[in-house]
Amino acid sequence: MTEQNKSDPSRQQLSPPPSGQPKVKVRPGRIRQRNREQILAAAEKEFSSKGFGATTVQQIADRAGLPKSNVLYYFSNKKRMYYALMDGIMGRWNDVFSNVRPEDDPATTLAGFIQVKMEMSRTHPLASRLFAMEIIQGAPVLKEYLSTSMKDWVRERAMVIQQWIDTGRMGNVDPVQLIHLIWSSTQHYADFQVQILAIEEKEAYTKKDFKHAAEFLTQVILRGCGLEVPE
Amino acid sequence: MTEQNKSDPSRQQLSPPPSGQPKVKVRPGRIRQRNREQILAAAEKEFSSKGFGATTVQQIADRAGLPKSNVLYYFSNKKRMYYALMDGIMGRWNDVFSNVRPEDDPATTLAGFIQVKMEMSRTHPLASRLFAMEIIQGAPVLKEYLSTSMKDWVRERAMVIQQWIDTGRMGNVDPVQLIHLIWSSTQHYADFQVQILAIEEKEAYTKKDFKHAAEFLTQVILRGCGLEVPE
DNA sequence: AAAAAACTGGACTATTTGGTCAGGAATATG
DNA sequence: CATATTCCTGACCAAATAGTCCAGTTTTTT
Repeated sequence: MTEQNKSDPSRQQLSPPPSGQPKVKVRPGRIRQRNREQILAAAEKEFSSKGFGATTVQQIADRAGLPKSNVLYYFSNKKRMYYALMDGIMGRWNDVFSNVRPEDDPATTLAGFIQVKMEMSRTHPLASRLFAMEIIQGAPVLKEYLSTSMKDWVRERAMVIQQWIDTGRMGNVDPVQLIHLIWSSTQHYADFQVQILAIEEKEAYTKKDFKHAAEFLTQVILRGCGLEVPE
Repeated sequence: MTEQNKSDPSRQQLSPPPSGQPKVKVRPGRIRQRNREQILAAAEKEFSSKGFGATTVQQIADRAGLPKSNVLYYFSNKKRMYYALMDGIMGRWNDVFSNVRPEDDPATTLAGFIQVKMEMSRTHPLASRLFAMEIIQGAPVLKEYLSTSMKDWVRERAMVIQQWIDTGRMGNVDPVQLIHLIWSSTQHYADFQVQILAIEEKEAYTKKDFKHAAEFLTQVILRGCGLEVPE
């Protein structure tokens, strides 16, 4: 996972945030972009637990420890904050998931995918939930991203998986459905955290819990695809 | 699935809706409980697409084709509507999922569970999304339900699965994780509908799509548990 | 050191919100 | 028919909301 991805020029920008007037573009000005980050962190917490519509700018400001008008100085309106967050999430997503080639080993590749995705759920549960909410609400902001970048991403991987199947390197399962399966089962540990914790009678996750869950998923899914579990 | 579950006395009630004054309890009065249903249907649509906080009573009223004050006559406040919906969802959930016994066949039982859950996602996607939102938001209303009824439900099933494992009737996998897996992967088709449709370049699901997905899940998950896929 | 730019925050506003209420219509009951 | 009960509704309100405005303060640049 690349860390400094703030100014990755390769990253596609989301559709332009709805601007009112031209307004002052907040430039990378010195040290006080710390505020910017604080605001975004606060906004992520608030949006991911209540959704866009139910979150008030005041709540974000309070959590960031700044007066409301100051928040609105950095992001001229609520939507802009939301767009900025979505953009960040999609950027991280793009950074994390490397390419796959037909000559790679199916088992280790899929296992690696599960692992990375689980790590994502563990370290960025808020982002995961924010994404989930956006999708459940009909993806008003990300709709285009879904049907372009993400669609292509899935179809490329699906084609490689299909090749693995055709060359007899794994069982015959629908590649796209397989990706859905990995996606949903890993996402679940972030999005439905409360449910899982309640069922497992725990107060919080440990790293070990995630490792256990990742191993479980790897075993079942790989075996389900007629693959030997690596290592 | 029992249809007339309106007055099932066995159904546990959710914690008492926050009542202001004693207020007129809307009695099963004659024919005009049609309105009640219309309101609930409208509320389900609105809540499930925007969450509780971002939905306005006016929107519900508009969708139900009634004046706001009339809506508030049936449900004295917004929370009451939400509680009523949650109650309905949990009731349906309880109705649908029958018991499992150690002497049942693991493969057909698990396959049946996947099938029923998928059917639920297909026929009640709004309810599914509403539930998902409630959980993502920290389950403010359902928290108790999760850590009592649902926890017990899962643990009972997990124990049966464990017996199947101990008697060598299926592979050794963590039963609770297995239930999470089935839950998440089936839920996904309702909650992340937009994402799936975008990726698969479709406008809407067909019954066939669901059948295909259900078969895929059954195959992979059962095989992943070292089971033969029935029929 | 002075000018320019970036930042801060209190006061303000137009609009929207959940919810109340008093009275009107419809229906049932005598 | 009268009258009591149930059902319905427009008008209303206090609270909250997103966003503006601007006078001042701090930081950066020159």
